[in-house]
Amino acid sequence: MKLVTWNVNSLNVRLPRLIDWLAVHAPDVVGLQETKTEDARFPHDALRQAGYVAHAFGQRTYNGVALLVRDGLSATDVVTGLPGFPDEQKRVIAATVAGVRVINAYVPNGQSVGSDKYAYKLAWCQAASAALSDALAAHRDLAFLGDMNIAPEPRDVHDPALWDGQVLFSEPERAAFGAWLSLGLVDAFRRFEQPPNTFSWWDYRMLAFPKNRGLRIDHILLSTALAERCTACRIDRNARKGDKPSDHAPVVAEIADRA
DNA sequence: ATGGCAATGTTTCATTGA
Repeated sequence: MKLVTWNVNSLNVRLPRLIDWLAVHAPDVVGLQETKTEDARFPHDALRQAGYVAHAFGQRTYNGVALLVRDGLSATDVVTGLPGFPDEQKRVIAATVAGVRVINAYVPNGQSVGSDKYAYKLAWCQAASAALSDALAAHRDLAFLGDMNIAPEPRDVHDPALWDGQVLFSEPERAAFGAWLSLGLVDAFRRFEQPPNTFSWWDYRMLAFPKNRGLRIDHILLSTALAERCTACRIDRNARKGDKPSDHAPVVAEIADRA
């Protein structure tokens, strides 16, 4: 099973690129973030023609998530939002596919340390911990993936000194990420040897991408049982190149079939 | 091996993102 997370920064704008990418990589399950698309306007037909059934939880302008499931697989027990955390912002959609509980999240950005949005981010992360704890108790095979808007370690930041204490890399955010790992989740990317300075997001401004001034903030976290079956995890930097890219690149994890 | 913000709607600027 090939699992993907990708913040597309507007599904409407990125749909042609997404469909091209799906044709090349043929993932089984894709978690999208920042679709910025109301469910009534979700491009189900185009994605179905590309071989995917979509489950969407969106809103206009901001946020919005979706799960794409390749033909031949099906999604059951679709749940939207974080249990116990009422929220107008549409940031979470979960489903079970081929026995794997997939929780796709667009974690709040936080704007700046100390802001109201930062407090909301930390509260959201705590609610996510509670939801993940329950989900891990119910599902041996679980993947928590998405745009987590947290760079967990200095090596996930192009210039840790510059980012020290800043939003996306502040200690409380990194502690929240660490709390998810403490529940028994494993960062799939770090299970494997990786090229140094591998990131998943680069600012559109100031030549950040060609200079590789990025952050690794998009993640695939796996339950220990699922992590043992994970055979590869990589970030597709190529998807950040060319005309009208998202500012995020997709993260791809390969899961071996159960022996 | 890449390109100097992008997307949206409140639209000709303001807001948000990260």
